[in-house]
Amino acid sequence: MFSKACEYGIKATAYVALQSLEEKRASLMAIANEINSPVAFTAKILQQLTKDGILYSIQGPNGGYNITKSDIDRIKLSDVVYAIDGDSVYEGCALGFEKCNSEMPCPLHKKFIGIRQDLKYMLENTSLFELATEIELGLTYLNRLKKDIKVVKYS
Amino acid sequence: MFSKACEYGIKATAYVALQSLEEKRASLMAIANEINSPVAFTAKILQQLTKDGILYSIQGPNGGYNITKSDIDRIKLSDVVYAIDGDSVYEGCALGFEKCNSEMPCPLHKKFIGIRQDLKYMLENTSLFELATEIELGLTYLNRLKKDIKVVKYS
DNA sequence: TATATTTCCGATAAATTTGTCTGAAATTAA
DNA sequence: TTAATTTCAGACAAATTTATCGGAAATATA
Repeated sequence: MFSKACEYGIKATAYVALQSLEEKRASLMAIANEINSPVAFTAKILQQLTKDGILYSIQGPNGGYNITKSDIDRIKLSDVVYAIDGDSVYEGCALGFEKCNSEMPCPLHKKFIGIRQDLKYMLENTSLFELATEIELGLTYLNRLKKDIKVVKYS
Repeated sequence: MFSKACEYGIKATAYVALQSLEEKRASLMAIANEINSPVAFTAKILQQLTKDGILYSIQGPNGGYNITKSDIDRIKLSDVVYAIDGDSVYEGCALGFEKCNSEMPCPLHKKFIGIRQDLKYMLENTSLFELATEIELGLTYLNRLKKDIKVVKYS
């Protein structure tokens, strides 16, 4: 469905949004650690997202990535997906035809119309705010790692 | 959505079904020509589909591929997709997690449930017969090539 | 200003997918 | 039985995606 790069991109963006809501910047290391992704590859994806205006980056000590509050509301999942994978997921033909429409439909065209519309609608109506708050509330998860439980040693 | 191999596989299977309904066998060459795919790569995919019991093959002169009438009714799009791409399209997690369920959902889990169900239902309820007859009726198309119009030369 | 930290950028490498080539095996028919 | 046709099978090659590496650029702070 999505490329690996896009999967990482979505998770990373959600995490940056989550941190930004708490007025924190997220560093490359923190992001890669949180979403359990290869650091250098993640760096490439973050640069792409920065170029496309999804993320804002600051270099140097205490640098990192963030998203403005208004962008967290404004930016939709579709924007993130588009920045990395383009629109092929919800626009392209299921059988790979360059042109496929009701004039010259592929054998699956009609059957995919509804599914694609639903997918497109969902992506275009899911904001980063929604993703971030659901994670914050513990309703969804960005990784499969057990949180470290801090153990206080009495000695 | 589907791999290139799967796209070719679906088109090829649909064409073989179409030919089989007319009691004809489809050769590798005829298939690759009809669906406009690389011959050798298509051969590989046809072999895979044959191994998986989607197609029946006969070697030698006048050989080729066919599907029995009962299989044309029985075999669903989901069977073809499964033979080549596995079940990741309609079963896998949108963000690539090995395990993703309501116990430990990824940020997109809930949002994809409906879409995936629709996709799965569609694939599992579309038979080769349906695909083949729609092509035969000229309602859908397997390629973007203009049909050669036979011109009779008067001399 | 010097140093440490952090992102940016380009080249490279590994893995996967897509596609090609060559010859063997099977089968039909002359 | 020989030749022609067609699928089968495995090795190889190209293209794309995924991932790594090294150093440059930016910036905070001591």
